[in-house]
Amino acid sequence: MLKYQQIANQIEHYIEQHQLQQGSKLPVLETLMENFSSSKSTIIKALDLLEKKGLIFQVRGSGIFVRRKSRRGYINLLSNQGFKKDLEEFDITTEMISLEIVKPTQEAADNLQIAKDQDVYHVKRIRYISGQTLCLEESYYDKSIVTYLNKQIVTESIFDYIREGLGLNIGFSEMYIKTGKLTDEESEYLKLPTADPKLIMESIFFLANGTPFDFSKVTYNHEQSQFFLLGTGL
Amino acid sequence: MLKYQQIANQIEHYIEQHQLQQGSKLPVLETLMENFSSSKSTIIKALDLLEKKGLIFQVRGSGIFVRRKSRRGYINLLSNQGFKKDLEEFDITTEMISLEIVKPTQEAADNLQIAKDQDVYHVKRIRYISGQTLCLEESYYDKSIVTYLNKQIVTESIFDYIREGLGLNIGFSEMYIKTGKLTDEESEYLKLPTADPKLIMESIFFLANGTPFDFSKVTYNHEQSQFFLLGTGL
DNA sequence: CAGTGGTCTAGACCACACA
DNA sequence: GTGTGGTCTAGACCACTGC
Repeated sequence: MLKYQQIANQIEHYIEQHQLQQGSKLPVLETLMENFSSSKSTIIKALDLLEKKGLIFQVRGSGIFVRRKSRRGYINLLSNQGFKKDLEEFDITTEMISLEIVKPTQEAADNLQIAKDQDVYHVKRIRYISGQTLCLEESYYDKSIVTYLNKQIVTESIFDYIREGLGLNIGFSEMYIKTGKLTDEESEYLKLPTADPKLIMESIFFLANGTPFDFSKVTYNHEQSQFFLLGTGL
Repeated sequence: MLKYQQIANQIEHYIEQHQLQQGSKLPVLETLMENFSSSKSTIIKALDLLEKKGLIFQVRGSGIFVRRKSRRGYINLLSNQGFKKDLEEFDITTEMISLEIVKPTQEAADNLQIAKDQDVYHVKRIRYISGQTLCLEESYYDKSIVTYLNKQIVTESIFDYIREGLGLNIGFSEMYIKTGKLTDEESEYLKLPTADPKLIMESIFFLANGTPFDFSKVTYNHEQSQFFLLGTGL
């Protein structure tokens, strides 16, 4: 692991262990340089990581301070995968509805930038939070990249498998969010009245080399799902 | 303006002017260092900026490539203020409904971290996109920080005024997103049936020194509003 | 004006992609 | 193995905050 990541982790643990509150001042740069025996740039890189994660904020001419978000139980829109971390205090489970190899819909082919006659894995899953339905997920994986999937992988973590099992590097994503009314099928799965509000999140995930490999449409139960986002550098 | 920002801007313009497509390769680091007569770290810092903005992606051992998002007409959730940039092809206008100095609600006081007897500016506005209602906004500004507001400021850009008029440094934000059903009042303003879906976005904005100064609740018209978010470094 | 964070440089060395 | 991006260092100098 890289030095600046290690330093970032150590500072993060330090903040956690000492239960530092919003606004607490961290040691100055020079002290951190000595403590971690490293150069200024490396410390700054570690701090930038923490700032991006929303754990600290830096004020020029003044110091480095702890930042704490005020609300709990919201899902981080940028948490780079999964609700696990945000909702770890809750009980999240996944149920597979279907897993099959098909030809993509027009929409899926467009978003995956592939031809309509190429094979894709089509996966439908439901996520539960403390027994209640959290969301309904429909995903398409480019089979020429994600060459194999089975029930176990799909019930656990597909992304972990892609990274570790297939040795692929996941790079970046695009996410599109809107609201709408639940269809009959959706309201049945989510156990909510038809035409109730839903939150729709469409995501496209790309490998580090820029190739899209996953297009997902997720419908969230409006009574269970709340999202947050931390902005930096306005 | 800082050197790395200038370089970032120039590269951005270069991409725009040459209409580079998704996946186009940019010159290698060494070439960029020569072209902009600067050190490696400065170029990398400029590229990191562009990567964060979602304009390029860097692949170690391979090169620097142009990234283009696939859809238009969505609002960037991280665009650091305003829809102007995302929706510049559309006609956005703002109408002020009310502007008054009041004592905060419990909710506003909590989010602004002030006492309930401190004064706040309470602002209600409607935003239109091509004549249709886009959203309904209710904001509270800590009057001890944002000492003055008038109709003109509120109809134009409050944030520009805070930055330039008051000389304050805006730092970071927290945003919370959920869905719900429109109330009678909201549906009247948004010209949609009562109980139709709405998207609620609550934001808290902080000065660079960590003090919250603005708490806003925005209700979006579900037929007009679509958001996007670019993820990096998964 | 002292204290503190940020920018920029030059250069050594490392890690990964791809042919 | 060559090309290419990323990490890390030491140090000069700049810019902002707050007493």
